[in-house]
Amino acid sequence: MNDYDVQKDASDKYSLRGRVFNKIREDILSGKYAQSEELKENTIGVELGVSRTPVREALRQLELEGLVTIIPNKGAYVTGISEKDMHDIYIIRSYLEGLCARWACEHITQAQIDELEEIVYLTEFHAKKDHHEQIVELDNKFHETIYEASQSKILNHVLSDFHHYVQRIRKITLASESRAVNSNKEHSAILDAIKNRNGDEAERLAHEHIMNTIKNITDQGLSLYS
Amino acid sequence: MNDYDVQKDASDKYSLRGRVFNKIREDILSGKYAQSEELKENTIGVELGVSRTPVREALRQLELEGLVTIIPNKGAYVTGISEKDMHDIYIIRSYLEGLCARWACEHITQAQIDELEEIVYLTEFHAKKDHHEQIVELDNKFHETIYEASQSKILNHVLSDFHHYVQRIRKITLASESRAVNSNKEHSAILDAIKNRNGDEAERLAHEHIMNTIKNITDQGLSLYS
DNA sequence: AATGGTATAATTGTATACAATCAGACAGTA
DNA sequence: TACTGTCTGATTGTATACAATTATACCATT
Repeated sequence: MNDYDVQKDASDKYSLRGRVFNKIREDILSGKYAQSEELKENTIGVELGVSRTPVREALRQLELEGLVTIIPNKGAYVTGISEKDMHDIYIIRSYLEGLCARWACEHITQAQIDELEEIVYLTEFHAKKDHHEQIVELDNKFHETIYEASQSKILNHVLSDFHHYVQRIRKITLASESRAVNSNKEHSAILDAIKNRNGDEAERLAHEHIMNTIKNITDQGLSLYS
Repeated sequence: MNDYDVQKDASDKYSLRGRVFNKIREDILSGKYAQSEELKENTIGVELGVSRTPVREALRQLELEGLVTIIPNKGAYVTGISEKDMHDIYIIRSYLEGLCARWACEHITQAQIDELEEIVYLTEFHAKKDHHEQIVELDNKFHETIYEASQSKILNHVLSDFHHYVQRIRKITLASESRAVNSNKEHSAILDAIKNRNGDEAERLAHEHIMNTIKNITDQGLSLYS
Protein backbone atom coordinates (compact mmCIF):
# COMPACT_ATOMS: atom_id res chain seq x y z
CA MET A 1 0.00 0.00 0.00
CA ASN A 2 2.47 2.65 1.04
CA ASP A 3 5.32 3.16 -1.30
CA TYR A 4 7.95 3.63 1.33
CA ASP A 5 9.36 0.16 1.62
CA VAL A 6 10.73 0.18 -1.86
CA GLN A 7 14.13 -1.25 -2.53
CA LYS A 8 16.64 1.36 -1.58
CA ASP A 9 19.19 -0.47 -3.66
CA ALA A 10 18.97 2.19 -6.28
CA SER A 11 21.30 0.55 -8.77
CA ASP A 12 18.36 -0.72 -10.75
CA LYS A 13 20.69 -1.02 -13.69
CA TYR A 14 21.56 -4.48 -12.51
CA SER A 15 19.11 -7.13 -11.47
CA LEU A 16 19.68 -9.27 -8.46
CA ARG A 17 20.86 -12.03 -10.69
CA GLY A 18 23.30 -9.69 -12.35
CA ARG A 19 24.79 -8.67 -9.06
CA VAL A 20 25.04 -12.25 -7.86
CA PHE A 21 26.66 -13.21 -11.14
CA ASN A 22 29.27 -10.47 -10.90
CA LYS A 23 29.93 -11.22 -7.26
CA ILE A 24 30.59 -14.90 -7.81
CA ARG A 25 32.75 -14.27 -10.84
CA GLU A 26 34.74 -11.71 -8.92
CA ASP A 27 35.16 -14.15 -6.06
CA ILE A 28 36.37 -16.87 -8.38
CA LEU A 29 38.82 -14.65 -10.21
CA SER A 30 40.09 -13.11 -7.00
CA GLY A 31 40.81 -16.53 -5.61
CA LYS A 32 38.32 -16.43 -2.77
CA TYR A 33 37.12 -19.85 -3.80
CA ALA A 34 39.63 -22.63 -4.14
CA GLN A 35 39.94 -24.67 -7.27
CA SER A 36 37.27 -27.38 -7.45
CA GLU A 37 35.50 -25.97 -4.43
CA GLU A 38 31.83 -26.79 -4.41
CA LEU A 39 29.50 -23.85 -4.75
CA LYS A 40 26.30 -24.60 -2.88
CA GLU A 41 23.30 -22.64 -4.00
CA ASN A 42 21.84 -22.32 -0.57
CA THR A 43 25.05 -21.26 1.14
CA ILE A 44 25.77 -18.55 -1.39
CA GLY A 45 22.17 -17.45 -1.30
CA VAL A 46 22.23 -17.00 2.46
CA GLU A 47 25.58 -15.28 2.22
CA LEU A 48 24.25 -12.73 -0.23
CA GLY A 49 20.81 -12.51 1.29
CA VAL A 50 18.91 -13.85 -1.68
CA SER A 51 17.11 -17.06 -2.47
CA ARG A 52 18.48 -19.96 -4.46
CA THR A 53 16.84 -18.88 -7.71
CA PRO A 54 19.13 -16.01 -8.72
CA VAL A 55 22.12 -17.95 -7.48
CA ARG A 56 21.21 -20.89 -9.69
CA GLU A 57 20.83 -18.65 -12.72
CA ALA A 58 24.17 -17.02 -12.05
CA LEU A 59 25.89 -20.39 -11.70
CA ARG A 60 24.41 -21.58 -14.98
CA GLN A 61 25.77 -18.53 -16.69
CA LEU A 62 29.18 -18.96 -15.14
CA GLU A 63 29.16 -22.51 -16.40
CA LEU A 64 28.79 -21.20 -19.93
CA GLU A 65 31.67 -18.84 -19.35
CA GLY A 66 33.78 -21.76 -18.27
CA LEU A 67 34.46 -20.59 -14.74
CA VAL A 68 32.20 -23.17 -13.17
CA THR A 69 31.57 -26.81 -13.95
CA ILE A 70 28.18 -28.22 -13.21
CA ILE A 71 27.68 -31.92 -12.67
CA PRO A 72 23.98 -32.67 -12.97
CA ASN A 73 22.28 -33.56 -9.72
CA LYS A 74 25.56 -33.20 -7.94
CA GLY A 75 26.76 -29.68 -7.76
CA ALA A 76 28.63 -26.70 -9.14
CA TYR A 77 32.38 -26.64 -8.85
CA VAL A 78 34.87 -23.88 -9.37
CA THR A 79 36.84 -24.39 -12.54
CA GLY A 80 38.70 -21.13 -12.31
CA ILE A 81 41.61 -20.30 -14.55
CA SER A 82 45.26 -21.15 -14.24
CA GLU A 83 48.27 -19.06 -15.07
CA LYS A 84 48.61 -20.99 -18.29
CA ASP A 85 45.00 -20.11 -19.11
CA MET A 86 45.82 -16.46 -18.61
CA HIS A 87 48.82 -16.79 -20.88
CA ASP A 88 46.68 -18.46 -23.51
CA ILE A 89 44.16 -15.67 -23.25
CA TYR A 90 46.85 -13.12 -23.98
CA ILE A 91 48.10 -15.03 -27.00
CA ILE A 92 44.60 -15.46 -28.33
CA ARG A 93 43.94 -11.80 -27.73
CA SER A 94 47.08 -10.86 -29.61
CA TYR A 95 45.58 -12.48 -32.70
CA LEU A 96 42.11 -11.11 -32.24
CA GLU A 97 43.15 -7.61 -31.32
CA GLY A 98 45.19 -7.66 -34.50
CA LEU A 99 42.21 -8.72 -36.55
CA CYS A 100 40.10 -6.17 -34.74
CA ALA A 101 42.46 -3.35 -35.62
CA ARG A 102 42.38 -4.49 -39.25
CA TRP A 103 38.62 -4.38 -39.34
CA ALA A 104 38.61 -1.07 -37.55
CA CYS A 105 40.58 0.34 -40.47
CA GLU A 106 37.71 -0.53 -42.72
CA HIS A 107 34.83 0.64 -40.59
CA ILE A 108 35.96 3.29 -38.14
CA THR A 109 34.07 6.58 -38.05
CA GLN A 110 35.56 10.01 -37.73
CA ALA A 111 33.96 10.38 -34.32
CA GLN A 112 35.71 7.24 -33.14
CA ILE A 113 39.03 8.45 -34.48
CA ASP A 114 38.55 11.68 -32.61
CA GLU A 115 37.81 9.75 -29.47
CA LEU A 116 40.92 7.62 -29.82
CA GLU A 117 43.06 10.69 -30.35
CA GLU A 118 41.64 12.24 -27.26
CA ILE A 119 42.35 9.07 -25.29
CA VAL A 120 45.96 8.98 -26.43
CA TYR A 121 46.38 12.63 -25.60
CA LEU A 122 44.88 12.31 -22.15
CA THR A 123 46.86 9.19 -21.38
CA GLU A 124 50.06 11.03 -22.18
CA PHE A 125 49.03 13.66 -19.71
CA HIS A 126 48.07 11.28 -16.93
CA ALA A 127 51.11 9.06 -17.45
CA LYS A 128 53.37 11.95 -16.61
CA LYS A 129 51.49 12.50 -13.39
CA ASP A 130 51.22 8.84 -12.46
CA HIS A 131 47.44 8.83 -12.31
CA HIS A 132 47.00 5.06 -12.28
CA GLU A 133 43.27 5.10 -12.01
CA GLN A 134 42.74 7.27 -15.07
CA ILE A 135 45.37 5.45 -17.09
CA VAL A 136 43.69 2.11 -16.62
CA GLU A 137 40.34 3.66 -17.44
CA LEU A 138 41.68 5.18 -20.64
CA ASP A 139 43.43 1.98 -21.61
CA ASN A 140 40.14 0.12 -21.35
CA LYS A 141 38.41 2.83 -23.31
CA PHE A 142 40.98 2.69 -26.09
CA HIS A 143 40.55 -1.01 -26.63
CA GLU A 144 36.80 -0.93 -26.31
CA THR A 145 36.56 1.83 -28.86
CA ILE A 146 38.50 -0.25 -31.35
CA TYR A 147 36.27 -3.23 -30.59
CA GLU A 148 33.30 -1.14 -31.54
CA ALA A 149 35.02 0.37 -34.54
CA SER A 150 35.51 -3.12 -35.95
CA GLN A 151 31.75 -3.21 -36.32
CA SER A 152 31.83 -6.92 -35.69
CA LYS A 153 29.31 -7.98 -33.10
CA ILE A 154 30.97 -11.37 -32.76
CA LEU A 155 34.54 -10.16 -32.38
CA ASN A 156 33.44 -7.46 -29.97
CA HIS A 157 31.66 -10.11 -27.94
CA VAL A 158 34.63 -12.44 -27.72
CA LEU A 159 37.10 -9.73 -26.86
CA SER A 160 34.79 -8.20 -24.29
CA ASP A 161 34.51 -11.57 -22.62
CA PHE A 162 38.26 -11.79 -22.28
CA HIS A 163 38.25 -8.29 -20.93
CA HIS A 164 37.01 -9.44 -17.54
CA TYR A 165 39.93 -11.76 -17.20
CA VAL A 166 42.65 -9.31 -18.05
CA GLN A 167 41.20 -6.44 -16.09
CA ARG A 168 43.19 -7.21 -12.99
CA ILE A 169 46.42 -7.63 -14.89
CA ARG A 170 46.09 -4.31 -16.66
CA LYS A 171 46.06 -2.56 -13.35
CA ILE A 172 49.35 -4.16 -12.46
CA THR A 173 51.22 -3.64 -15.69
CA LEU A 174 50.11 -0.07 -16.14
CA ALA A 175 51.26 0.75 -12.64
CA SER A 176 54.76 0.84 -14.06
CA GLU A 177 55.15 4.32 -15.49
CA SER A 178 57.54 3.27 -18.22
CA ARG A 179 55.14 0.60 -19.40
CA ALA A 180 52.30 3.08 -19.32
CA VAL A 181 54.26 5.44 -21.53
CA ASN A 182 55.36 2.74 -23.93
CA SER A 183 51.90 1.29 -24.06
CA ASN A 184 50.52 4.65 -25.02
CA LYS A 185 53.14 5.08 -27.74
CA GLU A 186 52.00 1.76 -29.14
CA HIS A 187 48.41 2.90 -28.98
CA SER A 188 49.39 6.01 -30.86
CA ALA A 189 51.11 3.98 -33.57
CA ILE A 190 48.08 1.74 -33.92
CA LEU A 191 45.87 4.76 -34.23
CA ASP A 192 48.08 6.20 -36.95
CA ALA A 193 47.90 2.99 -38.93
CA ILE A 194 44.14 2.97 -38.58
CA LYS A 195 43.90 6.58 -39.69
CA ASN A 196 45.97 5.72 -42.75
CA ARG A 197 43.66 2.78 -43.36
CA ASN A 198 46.70 0.54 -43.38
CA GLY A 199 45.17 -2.76 -42.34
CA ASP A 200 48.36 -4.84 -42.44
CA GLU A 201 50.24 -2.37 -40.32
CA ALA A 202 47.40 -1.92 -37.84
CA GLU A 203 47.07 -5.66 -37.40
CA ARG A 204 50.78 -6.13 -36.92
CA LEU A 205 51.06 -3.31 -34.39
CA ALA A 206 48.03 -4.37 -32.39
CA HIS A 207 49.32 -7.91 -32.32
CA GLU A 208 52.71 -6.75 -31.09
CA HIS A 209 51.09 -4.49 -28.55
CA ILE A 210 49.60 -7.44 -26.72
CA MET A 211 52.75 -9.49 -27.04
CA ASN A 212 54.68 -6.63 -25.50
CA THR A 213 52.31 -6.63 -22.59
CA ILE A 214 53.08 -10.27 -21.93
CA LYS A 215 56.78 -9.63 -22.29
CA ASN A 216 56.57 -6.72 -19.92
CA ILE A 217 54.92 -8.79 -17.25
CA THR A 218 57.22 -11.78 -17.48
CA ASP A 219 60.32 -9.57 -17.74
CA GLN A 220 59.40 -8.08 -14.42
CA GLY A 221 59.24 -11.53 -13.01
CA LEU A 222 55.55 -11.02 -12.47
CA SER A 223 52.91 -13.58 -13.07
CA LEU A 224 49.98 -13.21 -15.41
CA TYR A 225 47.85 -14.54 -12.66
CA SER A 226 48.36 -12.77 -9.43
CA MET B 1 41.51 -32.85 1.09
CA ASN B 2 41.31 -34.99 -1.97
CA ASP B 3 41.14 -32.92 -5.05
CA TYR B 4 37.84 -33.53 -6.51
CA ASP B 5 38.55 -34.25 -10.11
CA VAL B 6 35.96 -32.22 -11.85
CA GLN B 7 35.23 -33.87 -15.11
CA LYS B 8 34.20 -31.71 -17.96
CA ASP B 9 33.66 -34.70 -20.17
CA ALA B 10 29.98 -34.54 -20.60
CA SER B 11 28.63 -37.90 -21.38
CA ASP B 12 25.92 -36.69 -19.10
CA LYS B 13 22.34 -37.13 -19.91
CA TYR B 14 21.01 -33.73 -20.60
CA SER B 15 18.95 -32.07 -17.94
CA LEU B 16 15.69 -30.49 -18.81
CA ARG B 17 17.39 -27.13 -18.84
CA GLY B 18 20.01 -28.47 -21.21
CA ARG B 19 17.39 -29.73 -23.60
CA VAL B 20 15.45 -26.49 -23.44
CA PHE B 21 18.65 -24.56 -24.02
CA ASN B 22 19.57 -26.59 -27.07
CA LYS B 23 16.07 -26.42 -28.43
CA ILE B 24 15.83 -22.66 -28.21
CA ARG B 25 19.29 -22.18 -29.67
CA GLU B 26 18.44 -24.51 -32.50
CA ASP B 27 15.22 -22.63 -33.12
CA ILE B 28 17.01 -19.31 -33.20
CA LEU B 29 19.74 -20.51 -35.52
CA SER B 30 17.29 -22.27 -37.79
CA GLY B 31 15.30 -19.12 -38.15
CA LYS B 32 12.14 -20.34 -36.49
CA TYR B 33 12.08 -17.17 -34.46
CA ALA B 34 12.21 -13.86 -36.25
CA GLN B 35 14.78 -11.26 -35.41
CA SER B 36 13.78 -9.26 -32.33
CA GLU B 37 10.91 -11.60 -31.61
CA GLU B 38 9.98 -11.68 -27.96
CA LEU B 39 10.56 -14.97 -26.23
CA LYS B 40 8.01 -15.38 -23.49
CA GLU B 41 8.95 -17.74 -20.74
CA ASN B 42 5.48 -19.06 -20.24
CA THR B 43 4.74 -19.61 -23.90
CA ILE B 44 7.94 -21.54 -24.50
CA GLY B 45 7.41 -23.48 -21.31
CA VAL B 46 3.95 -24.60 -22.34
CA GLU B 47 5.24 -25.40 -25.81
CA LEU B 48 7.92 -27.68 -24.44
CA GLY B 49 5.85 -29.00 -21.57
CA VAL B 50 8.01 -27.60 -18.81
CA SER B 51 7.66 -24.85 -16.28
CA ARG B 52 9.13 -21.39 -16.56
CA THR B 53 12.16 -22.17 -14.42
CA PRO B 54 14.24 -24.16 -16.89
CA VAL B 55 13.18 -21.82 -19.67
CA ARG B 56 14.40 -18.83 -17.71
CA GLU B 57 17.74 -20.45 -17.05
CA ALA B 58 18.14 -21.34 -20.70
CA LEU B 59 17.33 -17.79 -21.77
CA ARG B 60 19.88 -16.39 -19.36
CA GLN B 61 22.52 -18.64 -20.82
CA LEU B 62 21.58 -17.72 -24.34
CA GLU B 63 21.93 -14.10 -23.37
CA LEU B 64 25.52 -14.77 -22.42
CA GLU B 65 26.09 -16.45 -25.75
CA GLY B 66 24.78 -13.38 -27.47
CA LEU B 67 21.82 -15.01 -29.17
CA VAL B 68 19.27 -13.37 -26.91
CA THR B 69 19.01 -9.90 -25.45
CA ILE B 70 17.30 -9.52 -22.12
CA ILE B 71 15.77 -6.24 -21.07
CA PRO B 72 15.16 -6.35 -17.31
CA ASN B 73 11.54 -6.56 -16.29
CA LYS B 74 10.56 -6.47 -19.90
CA GLY B 75 11.49 -9.54 -21.78
CA ALA B 76 13.90 -11.65 -23.80
CA TYR B 77 14.36 -10.86 -27.46
CA VAL B 78 15.99 -12.79 -30.24
CA THR B 79 19.28 -11.25 -31.26
CA GLY B 80 20.19 -13.98 -33.67
CA ILE B 81 23.08 -13.76 -36.05
CA SER B 82 23.30 -12.21 -39.47
CA GLU B 83 25.13 -13.44 -42.54
CA LYS B 84 27.87 -10.95 -41.78
CA ASP B 85 28.15 -12.45 -38.29
CA MET B 86 28.62 -15.86 -39.83
CA HIS B 87 31.29 -14.50 -42.13
CA ASP B 88 33.05 -12.90 -39.18
CA ILE B 89 32.92 -16.17 -37.32
CA TYR B 90 34.68 -17.91 -40.16
CA ILE B 91 37.39 -15.28 -40.35
CA ILE B 92 37.92 -15.40 -36.60
CA ARG B 93 38.01 -19.16 -36.75
CA SER B 94 40.62 -19.05 -39.52
CA TYR B 95 42.94 -17.28 -37.09
CA LEU B 96 42.15 -19.42 -34.10
CA GLU B 97 42.22 -22.73 -35.92
CA GLY B 98 45.64 -21.67 -37.13
CA LEU B 99 46.81 -20.93 -33.63
CA CYS B 100 45.23 -24.16 -32.46
CA ALA B 101 47.15 -26.21 -35.02
CA ARG B 102 50.34 -24.49 -33.93
CA TRP B 103 49.77 -25.39 -30.33
CA ALA B 104 48.77 -28.89 -31.28
CA CYS B 105 52.25 -29.29 -32.75
CA GLU B 106 53.68 -28.69 -29.34
CA HIS B 107 51.36 -30.81 -27.28
CA ILE B 108 49.79 -33.54 -29.36
CA THR B 109 50.07 -37.11 -28.14
CA GLN B 110 50.80 -40.15 -30.23
CA ALA B 111 47.31 -41.46 -29.53
CA GLN B 112 45.83 -38.29 -30.93
CA ILE B 113 48.01 -38.48 -34.02
CA ASP B 114 46.82 -42.02 -34.53
CA GLU B 115 43.26 -40.89 -34.19
CA LEU B 116 43.71 -38.12 -36.73
CA GLU B 117 45.29 -40.51 -39.20
CA GLU B 118 42.39 -42.85 -38.81
CA ILE B 119 39.95 -40.01 -39.39
CA VAL B 120 41.70 -38.94 -42.57
CA TYR B 121 41.79 -42.50 -43.80
CA LEU B 122 38.13 -43.14 -43.07
CA THR B 123 37.09 -39.85 -44.59
CA GLU B 124 38.85 -40.78 -47.81
CA PHE B 125 36.87 -43.99 -47.85
CA HIS B 126 33.49 -42.40 -47.13
CA ALA B 127 34.09 -39.52 -49.54
CA LYS B 128 34.33 -41.97 -52.40
CA LYS B 129 31.01 -43.47 -51.43
CA ASP B 130 29.28 -40.18 -50.75
CA HIS B 131 28.42 -41.01 -47.16
CA HIS B 132 27.51 -37.49 -46.10
CA GLU B 133 26.54 -38.37 -42.59
CA GLN B 134 29.84 -40.01 -41.76
CA ILE B 135 31.87 -37.34 -43.52
CA VAL B 136 30.37 -34.57 -41.42
CA GLU B 137 30.87 -36.62 -38.30
CA LEU B 138 34.52 -37.24 -39.13
CA ASP B 139 35.07 -33.62 -40.03
CA ASN B 140 33.81 -32.59 -36.62
CA LYS B 141 35.96 -35.21 -34.99
CA PHE B 142 39.06 -34.02 -36.79
CA HIS B 143 38.70 -30.48 -35.63
CA GLU B 144 37.70 -31.41 -32.10
CA THR B 145 40.71 -33.66 -31.77
CA ILE B 146 42.99 -30.80 -32.72
CA TYR B 147 41.20 -28.55 -30.24
CA GLU B 148 42.03 -31.03 -27.54
CA ALA B 149 45.54 -31.58 -28.77
CA SER B 150 46.21 -27.88 -28.32
CA GLN B 151 45.85 -28.54 -24.62
CA SER B 152 44.43 -25.08 -24.19
CA LYS B 153 41.25 -25.06 -22.20
CA ILE B 154 40.49 -21.51 -23.27
CA LEU B 155 41.06 -21.96 -26.98
CA ASN B 156 39.14 -25.21 -26.94
CA HIS B 157 36.29 -23.42 -25.25
CA VAL B 158 36.12 -20.56 -27.74
CA LEU B 159 36.37 -22.79 -30.78
CA SER B 160 33.80 -25.22 -29.42
CA ASP B 161 31.40 -22.33 -28.95
CA PHE B 162 31.75 -21.37 -32.58
CA HIS B 163 31.25 -24.96 -33.51
CA HIS B 164 27.52 -24.75 -32.89
CA TYR B 165 27.20 -21.93 -35.33
CA VAL B 166 29.05 -23.54 -38.19
CA GLN B 167 27.54 -26.96 -37.76
CA ARG B 168 24.77 -26.36 -40.24
CA ILE B 169 27.12 -24.90 -42.81
CA ARG B 170 29.47 -27.86 -42.66
CA LYS B 171 26.68 -30.14 -43.67
CA ILE B 172 26.08 -28.05 -46.76
CA THR B 173 29.65 -27.61 -47.90
CA LEU B 174 30.64 -31.19 -47.33
CA ALA B 175 27.69 -32.36 -49.36
CA SER B 176 29.71 -31.46 -52.41
CA GLU B 177 31.92 -34.46 -53.06
CA SER B 178 34.74 -32.46 -54.55
CA ARG B 179 34.84 -30.19 -51.53
CA ALA B 180 34.79 -33.19 -49.23
CA VAL B 181 37.79 -34.64 -51.05
CA ASN B 182 39.69 -31.37 -51.07
CA SER B 183 38.86 -30.70 -47.48
CA ASN B 184 40.25 -34.05 -46.51
CA LYS B 185 43.43 -33.40 -48.48
CA GLU B 186 43.83 -30.22 -46.50
CA HIS B 187 43.26 -32.13 -43.29
CA SER B 188 45.94 -34.56 -44.35
CA ALA B 189 48.40 -31.76 -45.03
CA ILE B 190 47.68 -30.19 -41.67
CA LEU B 191 48.22 -33.51 -39.99
CA ASP B 192 51.57 -33.93 -41.76
CA ALA B 193 52.71 -30.55 -40.57
CA ILE B 194 51.69 -31.40 -37.04
CA LYS B 195 53.49 -34.71 -37.19
CA ASN B 196 56.61 -32.90 -38.34
CA ARG B 197 56.12 -30.47 -35.48
CA ASN B 198 56.21 -27.67 -38.00
CA GLY B 199 54.21 -25.01 -36.20
CA ASP B 200 54.45 -22.32 -38.86
CA GLU B 201 53.31 -24.65 -41.58
CA ALA B 202 50.50 -26.13 -39.50
CA GLU B 203 49.20 -22.70 -38.64
CA ARG B 204 49.33 -21.52 -42.22
CA LEU B 205 47.57 -24.61 -43.54
CA ALA B 206 44.86 -24.61 -40.91
CA HIS B 207 44.27 -20.93 -41.55
CA GLU B 208 43.97 -21.53 -45.28
CA HIS B 209 41.72 -24.50 -44.69
CA ILE B 210 39.05 -22.31 -43.16
CA MET B 211 39.50 -19.60 -45.76
CA ASN B 212 39.03 -22.23 -48.46
CA THR B 213 35.79 -23.24 -46.83
CA ILE B 214 34.51 -19.69 -47.09
CA LYS B 215 35.70 -19.47 -50.67
CA ASN B 216 34.03 -22.73 -51.51
CA ILE B 217 30.70 -21.56 -50.19
CA THR B 218 30.69 -18.17 -51.82
CA ASP B 219 32.00 -19.59 -55.10
CA GLN B 220 28.98 -21.81 -55.23
CA GLY B 221 26.83 -18.74 -54.83
CA LEU B 222 25.75 -20.11 -51.49
CA SER B 223 25.30 -18.09 -48.39
CA LEU B 224 27.06 -18.68 -45.11
CA TYR B 225 23.73 -18.34 -43.48
CA SER B 226 21.14 -20.49 -45.06
C1' DA C 1 -10.59 14.02 -31.65
C1' DA C 2 -6.68 14.28 -28.65
C1' DT C 3 -4.78 13.82 -24.19
C1' DG C 4 -4.02 12.02 -19.77
C1' DG C 5 -4.88 9.15 -15.93
C1' DT C 6 -6.39 4.94 -13.78
C1' DA C 7 -7.66 0.27 -13.56
C1' DT C 8 -6.61 -4.11 -15.42
C1' DA C 9 -4.01 -7.64 -17.56
C1' DA C 10 0.24 -9.67 -18.87
C1' DT C 11 4.89 -10.63 -17.90
C1' DT C 12 9.00 -10.90 -15.44
C1' DG C 13 11.71 -11.32 -10.77
C1' DT C 14 12.15 -13.76 -6.66
C1' DA C 15 10.99 -16.96 -3.07
C1' DT C 16 9.44 -21.19 -1.63
C1' DA C 17 7.52 -25.95 -1.86
C1' DC C 18 8.09 -30.40 -3.26
C1' DA C 19 10.23 -34.27 -5.93
C1' DA C 20 14.40 -36.60 -7.51
C1' DT C 21 18.96 -37.75 -6.73
C1' DC C 22 23.15 -38.45 -4.31
C1' DA C 23 26.53 -39.13 -0.35
C1' DG C 24 27.51 -40.97 3.93
C1' DA C 25 26.42 -43.54 8.18
C1' DC C 26 25.24 -47.65 10.11
C1' DA C 27 23.97 -52.23 11.03
C1' DG C 28 23.89 -56.99 9.58
C1' DT C 29 26.24 -60.85 7.49
C1' DA C 30 29.85 -63.64 6.18
C1' DT D 1 37.69 -57.05 8.45
C1' DA D 2 35.27 -56.58 4.22
C1' DC D 3 31.10 -56.25 1.95
C1' DT D 4 26.45 -54.73 1.10
C1' DG D 5 21.98 -52.98 1.45
C1' DT D 6 19.05 -49.60 3.60
C1' DC D 7 18.11 -45.51 5.84
C1' DT D 8 18.71 -40.60 6.55
C1' DG D 9 20.10 -36.06 5.52
C1' DA D 10 21.72 -32.90 2.22
C1' DT D 11 21.54 -30.95 -2.26
C1' DT D 12 19.92 -30.19 -6.68
C1' DG D 13 15.90 -30.02 -10.36
C1' DT D 14 11.49 -28.43 -11.28
C1' DA D 15 7.09 -26.39 -10.41
C1' DT D 16 4.38 -23.04 -8.46
C1' DA D 17 3.08 -18.97 -5.64
C1' DC D 18 3.50 -14.31 -4.95
C1' DA D 19 5.54 -9.58 -5.63
C1' DA D 20 7.14 -6.04 -8.76
C1' DT D 21 7.03 -4.11 -13.04
C1' DT D 22 5.39 -3.02 -17.51
C1' DA D 23 1.94 -2.78 -21.19
C1' DT D 24 -2.78 -2.06 -22.58
C1' DA D 25 -7.50 -0.62 -22.65
C1' DC D 26 -10.84 2.35 -21.33
C1' DC D 27 -12.95 6.39 -19.60
C1' DA D 28 -13.00 11.27 -18.44
C1' DT D 29 -11.65 15.75 -19.47
C1' DT D 30 -10.47 19.26 -22.52
